[in-house]
Amino acid sequence: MNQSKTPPHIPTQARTRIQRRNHSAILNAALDVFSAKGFRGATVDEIAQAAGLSKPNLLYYFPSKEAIHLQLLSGLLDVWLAPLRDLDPEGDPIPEILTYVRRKLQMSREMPRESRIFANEILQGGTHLGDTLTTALKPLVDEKAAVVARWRDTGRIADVHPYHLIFSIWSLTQHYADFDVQVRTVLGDEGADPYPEAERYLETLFTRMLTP
Amino acid sequence: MNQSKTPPHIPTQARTRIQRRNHSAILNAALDVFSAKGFRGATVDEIAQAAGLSKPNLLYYFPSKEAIHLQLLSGLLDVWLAPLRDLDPEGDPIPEILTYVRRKLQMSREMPRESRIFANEILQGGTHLGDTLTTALKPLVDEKAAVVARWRDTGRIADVHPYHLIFSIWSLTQHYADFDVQVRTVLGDEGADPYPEAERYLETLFTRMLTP
DNA sequence: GTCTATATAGTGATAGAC
DNA sequence: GTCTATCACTATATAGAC
Repeated sequence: MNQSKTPPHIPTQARTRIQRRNHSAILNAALDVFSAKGFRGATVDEIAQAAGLSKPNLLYYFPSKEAIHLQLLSGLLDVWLAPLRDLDPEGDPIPEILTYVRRKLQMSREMPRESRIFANEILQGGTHLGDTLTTALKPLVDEKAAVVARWRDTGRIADVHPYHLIFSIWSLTQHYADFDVQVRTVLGDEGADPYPEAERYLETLFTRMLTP
Repeated sequence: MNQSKTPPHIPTQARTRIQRRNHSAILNAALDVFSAKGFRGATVDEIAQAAGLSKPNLLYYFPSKEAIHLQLLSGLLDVWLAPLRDLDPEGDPIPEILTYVRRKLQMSREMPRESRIFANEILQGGTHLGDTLTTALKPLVDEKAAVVARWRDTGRIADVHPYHLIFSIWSLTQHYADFDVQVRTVLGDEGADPYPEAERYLETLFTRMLTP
């Protein structure tokens, strides 16, 4: 109904198994390259090679470099915001927040590429995100900040600024992915994995901050 | 003694007043552009225009785009690390650390371009910094982490991991410069300036974290 | 669907007049 | 010292054969 005339560019769902495989291979390769080099630093050729395709073949699946980047970002956003979305207003406040911290830290560890691609994007003004920040991010943060404010106003956690609390969780957890090189250099090569200590540190930090 | 044969490229000190003015105009323009677009995203042409010069004229002052970037980074490093360098082992621990936090936050506010250019650099693996991280940054952090460890071991501050304490100060303060767009979007346009609240929040956070 | 070849535009850097 | 003109190279994207 909407193909065979305009060049393919696989609308939403790829048809064949090969198409699906290539499609996701491209997105995975793009995640590698964009997160390591930024949008401008990445080349279509490099992404194509990483995906095991030729450059024109890649551009058969996506109309442009920008389109790959865009689909990548919007596809990732849901995953990225899931831990905050799961913050439960009915839960026990401090454990609930500590769980959020732990999950975010775990995501930094297991999905550093995703963290860096968002960091790159925000750092350069968020131009590729369009109004996603206002339409998807802000409402969610507003909602959860209200939850935190309620916990604070009923004395279940100490007096904190809800928004800055959330900023601090983002910043502290994503730091270990985004500035990984710096962290590892400063810690030296002996203490290979910084995450166990980081988790202990952040648990202590937020426990002391939030206990009434 | 070392000019007039090899093309100029102003060795260390520019001679005439005009040269000095152009030289620093270029560095200032480059700071604007590099911090906003990253190294690859920046173009020599854009930097030249921002400095009020033609592209070839800019390349009369610096041999290459990379040379500008390099001089910028190394020139900025000292300024950037000054607050940590000033952390006084003889001072009163908690006020001393809070002063460090406040100065870093103030730098994020007043020098967001510098913060972003370093963030961009580390985020992409720190390739342009060469071994600066190991030769300049690591020794300083080691020294100051030892100071913090001493304070902790003598019971003057609570039990904290010295290196992760320093990481947390970097991450929390620089977040307001590096992710400025996100912060402002989430907070909405009403509460224009996030810094006063941020300062209060961080003072509380570190006071609660460090009080024995 | 995938390739080779190529059009087209940008970008770092240089040559040479003034 | 500064400019115009231009080179050499890279990179996005397309045309067209298979």
